[in-house]
Amino acid sequence: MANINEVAEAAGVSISTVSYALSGKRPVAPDTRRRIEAAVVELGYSPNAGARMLAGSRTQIFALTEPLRKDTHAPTHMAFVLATAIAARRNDYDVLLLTDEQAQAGMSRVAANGLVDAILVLDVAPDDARVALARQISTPTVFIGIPDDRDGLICVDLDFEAAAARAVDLLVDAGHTAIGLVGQAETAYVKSNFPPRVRASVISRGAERGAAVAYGTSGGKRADRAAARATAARLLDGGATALILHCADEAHAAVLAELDERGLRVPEDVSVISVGATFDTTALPTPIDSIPLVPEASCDLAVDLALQCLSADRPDPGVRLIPPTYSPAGSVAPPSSQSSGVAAD
Amino acid sequence: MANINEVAEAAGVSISTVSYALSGKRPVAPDTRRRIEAAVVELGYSPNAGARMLAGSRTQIFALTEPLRKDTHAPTHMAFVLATAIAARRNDYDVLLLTDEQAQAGMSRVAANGLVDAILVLDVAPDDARVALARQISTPTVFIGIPDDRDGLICVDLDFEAAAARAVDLLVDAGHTAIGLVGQAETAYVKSNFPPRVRASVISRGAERGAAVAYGTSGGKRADRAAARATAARLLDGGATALILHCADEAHAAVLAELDERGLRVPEDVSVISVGATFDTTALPTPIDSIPLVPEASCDLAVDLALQCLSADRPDPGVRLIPPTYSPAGSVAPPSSQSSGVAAD
DNA sequence: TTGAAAGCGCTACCAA
DNA sequence: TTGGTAGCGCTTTCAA
Repeated sequence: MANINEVAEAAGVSISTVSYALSGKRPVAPDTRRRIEAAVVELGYSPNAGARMLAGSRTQIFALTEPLRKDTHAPTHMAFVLATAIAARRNDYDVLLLTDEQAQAGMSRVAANGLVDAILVLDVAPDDARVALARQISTPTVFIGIPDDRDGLICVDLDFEAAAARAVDLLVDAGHTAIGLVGQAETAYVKSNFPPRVRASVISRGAERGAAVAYGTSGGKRADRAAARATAARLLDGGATALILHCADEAHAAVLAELDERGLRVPEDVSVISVGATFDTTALPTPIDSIPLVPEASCDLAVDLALQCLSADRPDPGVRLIPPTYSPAGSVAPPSSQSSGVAAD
Repeated sequence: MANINEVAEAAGVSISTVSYALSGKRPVAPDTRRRIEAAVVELGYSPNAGARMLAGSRTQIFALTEPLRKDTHAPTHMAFVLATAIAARRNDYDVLLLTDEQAQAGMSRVAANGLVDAILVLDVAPDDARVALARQISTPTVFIGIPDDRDGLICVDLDFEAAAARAVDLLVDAGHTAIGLVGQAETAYVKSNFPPRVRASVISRGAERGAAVAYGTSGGKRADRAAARATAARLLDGGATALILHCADEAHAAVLAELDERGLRVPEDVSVISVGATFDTTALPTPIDSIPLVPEASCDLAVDLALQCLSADRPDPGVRLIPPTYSPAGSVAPPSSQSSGVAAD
């Protein structure tokens, strides 16, 4: 690995000129620049990371903490990690993984030894221990998700309330007055922050719009397909003519299977809309309208905020809510005249 | 962030003594050490990462490259990432994530700028582009998985051949002479390295032991449950009295569902054994014997090898195969006298 | 437009 | 058992 001295020598300039030519922080004569670039290519030069960290004020590394709980939904989690890594690289940043118990010890460590310029927090729990830590350390920290106690923190998340309200509006606007919500597994309402937000918002918006709202849990695991089907069945039997799904991929499929078995068509007999999904709901057996959770949106913004923290004008603490988007897929229509709960077979 | 000078001053010693006291590379008087440790705690000192990288010869960082293809099985992948991160931390190493297209550009980059001490390669494809890269760079690289062209590389993997052969042996030893293999999705036999190894080994060992072997594909996706069931049905109809499952969690469940629907009991009517699973096969509706793929085993060894590469005696290139382990769960028994394909109902 | 040189904070060698 | 100090390779000020 060649160093800056060799490049300078090969180009016949001083090392400071090489440094400036590469960083662009000082004008360099076109001819000089060309010679330097040629030398760089020839020698395969790449500035030493450690030296840059030490001399400069930037490490070009973000830490990503993820506590990988046993109930973490792997595909969704992976999508967030990937989106973060891509957003980081787009800004010349690498991502250091802080997993598991290490998530906490790791945060302190990298904050103390200056390995990273900022920390991104994934999979935020309502009572997340990393909140207290973030307040102790001086390394800028951005939460992707919203903890209960968010004082002084910078948080990014989909506006789940707005997404849920939008789903209710779409259904009520179509004429539905009885809506069923297939939610998450019961534990998710304790371990995570957004499920309660969705549930509360569906219920309150339903009340505002004069629609009856019923709710039931599901589950993401294989064994819980049955739970999702049972919930769907109960909601339909209760008279729901429209379903809002806020659950895992598998649960979506399970609900659709229940509809299919009852001979109910979407959207003729039942309207269905998905809220907060990270997967492609048009790839389901029946394509479903979606107000999705887009990892890229959250992660891009989080990375932007992290970068801003390193700039002159540090952003104000507070929650940044991402406006939901709506992707129709033809699964919402006015209710049929007859009750969907009693399907013709 | 305090630096070594402040610690030295607070403890009334020179900075070299502080350095040695912390690294343990030179004996330090007990009393001196105590004063230094006190100062470290009081000042909350942690050696600057950049400075260590520059001065020392180690960065204490491993890169982990993962090309996250669309068909990557997220839970399995996460298990490997987690196992790697834990093994690395146990040896005072952090893990830098190199995802996606960045996996290749990233490898070159971190090799060139000296950000990492070694590179761990995950999700290895038969014709993996990272093989050629690994040969070009001087950063030690360990493959977790086996590419077709492995000349001069250090690779770690479960001994899938032995695992598959063991499964056949267990079934033949129990008296089975007609074995069905429920394999992966067809694409997996091209994109990944180990599925063909398992299939070939089951077939050849079956031949050696005089058992008839039939084979069919499955699939990990929701939509492929049907495929797995159909394959199981075909194998059973073909007279198989025992099944070897080398497929996803969902496909295992689908096969068991098919057996259940046919009124076939495990192991009385059909013996079932799982090969290469990364999930808990005893948590399935029916507990299944397993010869699992243990991420910890592969990743621990990979990290060990990476560390060895940094030591005086660099390990020889070559493939390290991890001996399979067998976890009985009561799903294998002698075949019933009647053909299982024609179940009493 | 360019160069010289002072650090950045640490490790590890050489002396004592 | 300890201290002094020369780098590690870069960034960035200060001069020219």
